Amino acid sequence: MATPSFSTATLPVLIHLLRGASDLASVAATHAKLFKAGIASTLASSNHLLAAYCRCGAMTSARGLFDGMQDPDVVFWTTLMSGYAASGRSREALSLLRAMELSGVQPNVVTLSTAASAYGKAGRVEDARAVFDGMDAPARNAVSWGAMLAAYTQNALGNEAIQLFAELRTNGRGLAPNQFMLSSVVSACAGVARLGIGKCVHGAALRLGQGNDEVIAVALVDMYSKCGCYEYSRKVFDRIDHPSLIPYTSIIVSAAKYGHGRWALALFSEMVDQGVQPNDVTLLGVLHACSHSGLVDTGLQLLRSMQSKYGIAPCPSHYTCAVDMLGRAGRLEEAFELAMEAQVEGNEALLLWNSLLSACRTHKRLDLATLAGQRVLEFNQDVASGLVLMSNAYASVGQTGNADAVRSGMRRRGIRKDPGCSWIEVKDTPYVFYAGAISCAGARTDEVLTLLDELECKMRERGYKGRLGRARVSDGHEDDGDEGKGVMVGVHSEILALGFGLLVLPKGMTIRVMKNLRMCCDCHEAFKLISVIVEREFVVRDLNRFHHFQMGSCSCSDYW
DNA sequence: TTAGGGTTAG
Repeated sequence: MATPSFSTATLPVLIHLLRGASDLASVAATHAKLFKAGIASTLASSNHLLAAYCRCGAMTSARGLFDGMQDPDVVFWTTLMSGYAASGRSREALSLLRAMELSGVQPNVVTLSTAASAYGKAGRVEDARAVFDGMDAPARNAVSWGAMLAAYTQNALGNEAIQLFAELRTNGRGLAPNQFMLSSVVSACAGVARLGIGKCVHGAALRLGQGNDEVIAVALVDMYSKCGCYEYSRKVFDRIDHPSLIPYTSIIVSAAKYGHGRWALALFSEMVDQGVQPNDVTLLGVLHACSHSGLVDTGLQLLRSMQSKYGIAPCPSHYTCAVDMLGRAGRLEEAFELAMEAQVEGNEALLLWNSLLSACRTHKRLDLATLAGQRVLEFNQDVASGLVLMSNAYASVGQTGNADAVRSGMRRRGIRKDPGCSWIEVKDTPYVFYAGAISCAGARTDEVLTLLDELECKMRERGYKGRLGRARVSDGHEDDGDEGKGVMVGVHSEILALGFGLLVLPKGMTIRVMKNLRMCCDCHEAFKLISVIVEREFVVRDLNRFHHFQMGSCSCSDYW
């Protein structure tokens, strides 16, 4: 039996050991020592032990310790709850909140912030907001606000995050935005491509002395990249001292999206030279860079050597990227063989075979398209895009009867794709356009249409043979889904957004258009020509990448 | 005196 003087002297030492422990073995060893000293069940020991078990993800041991506690206090409950949340077990975390209230222990601001965060991670944003709203305004602190902002951002609710950030400035009782809130809001701006707000938040971060925070910098790199400003993205990156894995990955992914394949590869070798180990996301970024720049053999070498060189085995997304890369380059037999070799299942298989199907359509290979199409239907979680591609594949080889049959089958079965839309930001407000529907331009609708007509005339004088985005879907047009309904459709959404932008944005300003689908070839040609006629630069973000149009050419060199 | 919030891909 230990003497009291032994235990008082030992406790701080053992607690110090627990605080530094990050693996189960050392926590268990310290637990044994505490037990031997007869001080394992003191309040201080229990709290530290529970936190230590949670920190190393040993939730079974944590739960055992918790269940052995008589009358756990609010801290004890909260520690266990955050342990579950951190191990990705949000549901268990949340059921603890109810159990705790039933046992008569009142949650405090830390408990509620933990719960809001767990609700966010479980995708239950409305519940998170209810918890946030349920807190007394004076009780809300920087962590509560940060948790709620993160919940919105992580669930792709960028505009709600931006709105909440604005509320912080008005109702936040003078609470200054910290690095957690700023990085979440910048990331929110990236998700919804709100460049204007993103720039304001960047300015705020600099004024608040957060300019050197690496996490904010990464969010900014990503935000500028997703808003079509690669140069800014690069500038922010260049100011980061000794960038670690995530900044390097972020800038490589940016370079990839803009078709700067060689830069991406140079950044990758720089990163490896600096001793920064890549992860699976980095390698996917490098593969994307190879794909978007036509560096097919370099990309294949990377795929084949990533296991031996970097210890990372290719996963379904690497295979999908490589299949896409071969497909773009017209190397369809190799793409098909690689797709077979990948042995992917479920939703990931759908993405892989969809990608091959898309390439078969582009290169008019109905034989392989049929094989890929069968695979797509086999993994039919989301059949819509596969069917649209299949229909377009038939149309591209002139089998319009089959193409129409697929389309009408979709209509009969009520299968729809997300409607195509494009949007543009004017004075920090986004304007969304759908194909053939220009109502968003409001009172300026007629002006936009007149402008587009004038442009089309000037384009014809320069030999333009397209139809300014007015196309029949079954023409073998891009996979527009509901942008048309198999009949003559209106002007494509990106053309409408461009027309509106030309009318309302100051002369000389680059026009940035975002689109939720891939850009079609006809619109791509139109943007190139219009950039000469009006002498302006345009940036279009489509589903996959960016196109920067300048004086009649595009940064993708027509390879995408 | 122990518990809470952020960034990269698809």
